[in-house]
Amino acid sequence: MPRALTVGLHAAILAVTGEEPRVLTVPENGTDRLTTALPFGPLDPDRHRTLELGLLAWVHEQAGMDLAYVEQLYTFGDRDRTLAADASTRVLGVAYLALVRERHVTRGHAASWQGVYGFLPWEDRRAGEPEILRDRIRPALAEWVNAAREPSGRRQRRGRVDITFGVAAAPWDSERVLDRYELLYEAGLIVEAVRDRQSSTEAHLDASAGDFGSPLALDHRRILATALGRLRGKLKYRPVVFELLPETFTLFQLQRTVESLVGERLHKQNFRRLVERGALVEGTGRLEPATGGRPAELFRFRREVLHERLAPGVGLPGLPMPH
Amino acid sequence: MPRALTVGLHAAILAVTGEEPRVLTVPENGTDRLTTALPFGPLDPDRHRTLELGLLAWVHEQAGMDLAYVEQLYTFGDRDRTLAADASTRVLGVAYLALVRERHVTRGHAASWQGVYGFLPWEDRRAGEPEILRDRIRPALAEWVNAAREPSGRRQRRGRVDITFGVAAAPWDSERVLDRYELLYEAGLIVEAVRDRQSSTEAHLDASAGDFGSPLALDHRRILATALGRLRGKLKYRPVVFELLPETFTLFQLQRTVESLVGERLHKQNFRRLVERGALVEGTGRLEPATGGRPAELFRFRREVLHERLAPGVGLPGLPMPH
DNA sequence: AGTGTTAATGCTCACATTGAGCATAATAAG
DNA sequence: CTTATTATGCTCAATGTGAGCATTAACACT
Repeated sequence: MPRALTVGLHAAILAVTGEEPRVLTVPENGTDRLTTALPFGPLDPDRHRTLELGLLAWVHEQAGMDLAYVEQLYTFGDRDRTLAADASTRVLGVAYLALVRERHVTRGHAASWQGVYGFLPWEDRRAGEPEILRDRIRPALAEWVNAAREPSGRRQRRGRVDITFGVAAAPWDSERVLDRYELLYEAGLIVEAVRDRQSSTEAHLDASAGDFGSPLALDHRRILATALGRLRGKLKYRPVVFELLPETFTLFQLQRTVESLVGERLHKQNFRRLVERGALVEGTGRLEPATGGRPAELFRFRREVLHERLAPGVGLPGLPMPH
Repeated sequence: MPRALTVGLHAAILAVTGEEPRVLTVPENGTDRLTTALPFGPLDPDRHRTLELGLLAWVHEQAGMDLAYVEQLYTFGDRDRTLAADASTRVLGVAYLALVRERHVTRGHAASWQGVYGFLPWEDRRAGEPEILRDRIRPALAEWVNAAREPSGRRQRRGRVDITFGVAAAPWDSERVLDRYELLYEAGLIVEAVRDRQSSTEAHLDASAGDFGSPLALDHRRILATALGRLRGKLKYRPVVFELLPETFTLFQLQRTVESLVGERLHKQNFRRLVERGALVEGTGRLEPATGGRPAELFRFRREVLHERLAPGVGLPGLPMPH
């Protein structure tokens, strides 16, 4: 008798509170001990008319929340990686990215918001290269590079580390979130890699490894990495930040929100120049009751932009810029 | 008893022969009459360890072909759109884009290569705006705009047409292939829309409509549109063209290949400047037995690039440029 | 009131990246 | 020995981008 098939729907739901990007999580009393997970549930072929509707239903049930912006990320179904509770069923998963405005509270539900960088601490460079990266991850990666038997393998590994984690020549590409996660996973520096132990390329399975950032159930951390990378990329050519901001906001708030997602600081004047040139916002006359300095004007997103020239140059182009 | 679930794997396999992008198709004696389809087949939960492996198996079986570059596009599963042969089964689909070098012949199989622009004729602007777009599609779209009852609806529709199909203000974005297809579909100008008639927003279902480009089975034309759009985008920041070229090639061949995919002509000198600056290729000493003019040097893709600075600026940046 | 702090804003400037031409070189066909 | 055709080199103006400098407007203290 042929194996049955199930499809799970998983959501990385992001918001930005204060200056911290957060992701919605639910407690998951999985196979063994208690872990944290992204909201998810199986597609019901009878009830859910669409994949997306199925996702919305699950999120609504688990977190009492409605989603505005939803985007499909990818579908996975590696038989050996997706640990099915029951071997007679094959399970696939479809991952989504969703953005919600502010902190839509979730009363009465077990869901909770958690800082994204708690799971991917090496991705936040707003205060410069994070310590964990400099003091622990880079050395561990160097060790992994040297652990390759062949000299050619070492060169290969070194090149890969240099590209994904940035080094003198290559500048650290903020969008490469997934590449970095996968590399750490392969190098055995992520607990999940140890957990789904299956000798992923003779990974470095010593006990010391694997406490870089908190883990998530299943491969939800991979989904989160994909979501963050995709969002970082999209920020540059589509006005999606506004899905995360309140109706009115100051330009500085806008900048801080973008910075929190991109994980890098931006040049204030240039940032404004771009926003203004793109005519993405319009000032309301009102001022923000100052937050310490000269009061700033409150702006509003010009939704018309979506129907004007979504063509080129819209969004928030070339972001990076250290100091 | 709950409805069963099946997952189909679909592939848009592209190649460029001469100066024409082609897609691999198979004959499909579908529900009623004979149509053309992309290679596809159901995932076998028992045999296929990975989604991608399942896809490769089907393509191998239907076209005797192996794929080098494969990329997942998206997953769909609208209950009403995906016409299941049997109502007791819910069927999802995962679509892929694959690139193959040259014209890997397919002897002994019913598969055949067909010009991509036969299915999406409005996408080829190499010889300027195609006639079918100017003389037939634009007028039909104008009609669709005016068919909206409310003035606000008309404005909405007009804005959408202007953005996706380009007009004075907005320049025609070559990447927006899917948007254009979807708009035509909604406007009832695509036979598939009539075929899966389900009153998609009071679509314009007159008989005259719907012969713009050849149809494909299921929503394979939508998949093709997605694939082309994705590829056009990717060309700009990843060196993927080389997957489509022979081992050695002239710079002009390279340019022609890119042009055929992007659907626009490029400025020769500038194109070379970019390729050289990116150090994407290296000259072999050899010359191409001239094809009419001064003989050109044969180049080879520098595969090392992949391990050097995949970071920013790699690939073939800002392409567009009319004359 | 005076002073320091925190932001908001305006402006400049050098440099790199594009879009577009002009001119010259090297072959094959007639 | 022209002409057609393509390969290559070079130039130039218009933008776009990265980084500063300077000024202004509130608030919190002392």
